Amino acid sequence: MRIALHSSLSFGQHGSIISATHRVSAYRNTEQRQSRAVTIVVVMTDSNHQANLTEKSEPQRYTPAELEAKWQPRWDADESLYRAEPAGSARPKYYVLEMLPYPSGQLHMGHVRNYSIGDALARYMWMRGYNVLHPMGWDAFGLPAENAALKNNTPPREWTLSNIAAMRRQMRRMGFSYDWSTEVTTCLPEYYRWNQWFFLRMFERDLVYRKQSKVNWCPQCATVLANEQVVNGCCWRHEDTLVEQRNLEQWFFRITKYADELVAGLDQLEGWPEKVRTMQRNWIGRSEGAYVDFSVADSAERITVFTTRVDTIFGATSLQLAPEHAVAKQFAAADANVGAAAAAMIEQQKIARESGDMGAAMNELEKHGVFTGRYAINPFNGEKVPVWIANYVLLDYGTGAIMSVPAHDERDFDFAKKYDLPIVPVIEPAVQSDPPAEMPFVSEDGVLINSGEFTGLSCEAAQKKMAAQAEAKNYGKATVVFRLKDWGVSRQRYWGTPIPMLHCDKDGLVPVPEDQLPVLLPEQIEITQQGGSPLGRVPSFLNTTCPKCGGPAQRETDTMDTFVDSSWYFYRYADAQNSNAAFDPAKVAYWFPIDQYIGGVEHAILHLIYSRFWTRVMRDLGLIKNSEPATRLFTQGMVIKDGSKMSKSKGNVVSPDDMIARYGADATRMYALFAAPPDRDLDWQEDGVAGISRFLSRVYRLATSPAAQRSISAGTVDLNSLQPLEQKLLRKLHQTIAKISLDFDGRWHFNTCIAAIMELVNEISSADADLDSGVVTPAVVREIFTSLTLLLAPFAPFLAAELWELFGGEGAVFRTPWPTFNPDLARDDTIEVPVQVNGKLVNVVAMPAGSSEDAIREAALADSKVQSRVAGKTVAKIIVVPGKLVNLVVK
RNA sequence: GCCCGGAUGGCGAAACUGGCAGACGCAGCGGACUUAAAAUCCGCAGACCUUAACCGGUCGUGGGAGUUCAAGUCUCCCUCCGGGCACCA
Repeated sequence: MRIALHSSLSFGQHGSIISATHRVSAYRNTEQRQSRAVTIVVVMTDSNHQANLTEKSEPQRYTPAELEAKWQPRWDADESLYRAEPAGSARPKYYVLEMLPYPSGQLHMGHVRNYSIGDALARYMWMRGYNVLHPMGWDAFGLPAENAALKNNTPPREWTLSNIAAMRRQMRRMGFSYDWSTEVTTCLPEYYRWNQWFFLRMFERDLVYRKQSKVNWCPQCATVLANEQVVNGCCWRHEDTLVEQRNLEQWFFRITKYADELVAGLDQLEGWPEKVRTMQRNWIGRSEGAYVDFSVADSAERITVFTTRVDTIFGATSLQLAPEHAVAKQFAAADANVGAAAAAMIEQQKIARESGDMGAAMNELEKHGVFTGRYAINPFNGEKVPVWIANYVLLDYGTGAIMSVPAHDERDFDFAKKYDLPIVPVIEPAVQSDPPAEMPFVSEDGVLINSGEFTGLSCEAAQKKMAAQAEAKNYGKATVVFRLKDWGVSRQRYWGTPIPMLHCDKDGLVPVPEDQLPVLLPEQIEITQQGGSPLGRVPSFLNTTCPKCGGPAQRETDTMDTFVDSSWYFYRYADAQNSNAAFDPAKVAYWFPIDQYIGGVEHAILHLIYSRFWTRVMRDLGLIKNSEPATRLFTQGMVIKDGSKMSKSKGNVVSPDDMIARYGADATRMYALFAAPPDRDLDWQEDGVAGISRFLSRVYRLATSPAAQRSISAGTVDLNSLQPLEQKLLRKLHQTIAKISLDFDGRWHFNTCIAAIMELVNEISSADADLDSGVVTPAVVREIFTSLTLLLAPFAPFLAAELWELFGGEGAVFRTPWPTFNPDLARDDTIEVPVQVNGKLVNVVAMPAGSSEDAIREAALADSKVQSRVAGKTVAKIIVVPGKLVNLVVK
């Protein structure tokens, strides 16, 4: 007969017929189990049930739904459980952060993976004695709320907040250890007012400005996108929607002011993946070069070119302008043929851009151009060079004009070949090769020729000297240009932070006075799909008074890009309740920088560059000391199913709720860590989750076995009188402790950590009979099970909490010190030495640990299998690698 | 085109500094328990050859070359897959 229920303790607290039957039926039942539930009730009414339980107890069934139903409310009720201690705590601080989700209403497996990694780390660090800050929040502004409003007629705020509630519930079900007292919700005025506050501070410092500019417009979103949000010519949210170019008055953050520092800072970010640093470096695109002014013959006009190879300027045989360049337009207007050709190029580029894969399409375009009929004068040698308009010159990089040096640039070479322009070599390879270097010779490892007074200089020296001369003679200067553009933050949308600016007829642009913050989003608003900012159609919002003149004024109706919200949210976690400031600098100084940030690599440029920029702005405002938000960054791999990334469109989405219902939260999160190392893509196989569930069930069964239960009151282990089997078990235990500790502190291969725990459990399992018979003393049994529980705690918190209670552990298992590794116990007393002959394995000989090289050599030679291999041949060499192997080289 | 990952059994993977390739798990097969099934437990499991069976042998980490007593791991060349950048002057 089976007497169910987890332990006598929970019995006493919850022992009623109703709760017992309820708990059993909470799980998927067979009728058989139902009938066993009735048996429980009978035992429960027995006043001596405690004694009966101990006498008759048998291993119990692992029912994750019961454990979750028991522990989740307890954890929810105990607010101190995951709360960080304030600054000044005696413990060292550790800030572990996972990227906050957009509250779509459904947690997906990517979240589960991300948060399972962070949660394991947070729990481990608590157990290692750190003061851990482990917060969570919601990136709650954004377009989907408006789309939902259109579709379901639900106000964005209501829709968002109910999604948040649903996802918070899912996170709690998963057992994630967040300190909810620091929760941040970016769509609430308590948060976004500080966006506005920062905006005003930045406006004061000229870090915000407004300009008319060509912008990316997504017709689906009916709003503007930042450059970073355009992917292959399409909107980052609507992969099939081509982005249009429009001219609009927009607000910009002057991120380029920090471009240099943002690149330089990457070198110090050793805790960030090289991949992310490279992506950011490419994105910012810093390049050193020079501006050179060419005057136009028979005109007052000047054309400034940007070049990184001013040393090749004596080889410039033409200038090339982007078709949209101001001077190009002028020349085009003066000549119908030129005008038509330029217009055709612009049209062609537009088509290429719209072909979807813009970069590739633009690359494919054959280089062509048109001669404008005009000439420019090279200031270095006074030579006249023809001015062309060319389709391969980009308007928005450098100056939109280049000098063409066919001898030393691939593209210019192609172009010159096509149009028969002269090709004048001005650099000679430093080392003459045979056959001679092909044209174009693009390397900078060379010496100048045909370059007047500069002839004979190295490229590097010439670049410096020529830039200096250009500056001295006032026709150019050394410069650094960036690919990075200022961050356009205006969005013509409703569900975002209102930009705190006014337009007054008399005073022009006027910032909203600080004491009038927050500028609240109006609640009652009709969402329509008309163009323009929705807020412009709300008179009560739009019309206000100018704080300067008291006259009528209109509010700015654009809202901020939601990447503003996520640029600094993690600072707010340090002081989330503060209603007087964005945060208390002292609190932030304590917690920052973030010790470990964890999230998807898809944010490598957008969010992570903006955050680094914002951090520097706050530093320069004197609010914080750190220049970088996070010391270490970890980017986890994607969750794949059936060969492709989980997505609604592929129809291969697995719902976490489903997994929890079938296998429990512990098995779900543990599988997310077990199936692959966290930085690699993970293949979701439901059978694998079932496997983890079976494993946890075996652990539970072993821990509730009679032998384990009898050990609960046992004393401490006497290390001086251990039996061989006890030694063996403790050895495995301590080897496991060592492995997992090492991994948490290092490479984070949680898949092998969990495999190691499985090996330990397999070993306990095969000693089952000896545990039961008493060959293994209760003290050792208890030691093994309590340590196993602690090792499981970061990965399977529900089961760990239950077992901890079962074994009479004090307090929360997550605040119990991590088991200490004892090298003496972990040491093997015999080692197996593989013996190879000519590199092929012949046999494995067992040797006492610490055997001398000589002893190992002797044993290897004495081995019969080895002897038969060696017989009749000469042993030329014997390689003994202590602790590894023996290799006999035989001829 | 350039940069960064990756390729190991039927599948997910392991092997951290060159030292027993395939730990751990999934799926599979055989057995025990059961009237039966499920669950559980025990065992087998890279491929091929050989054998009645054991024994034994050969090959094997995308392909090819190399360094080494020894290569999944290091070097060079190539193929394929994934990601990023892409006329950036």
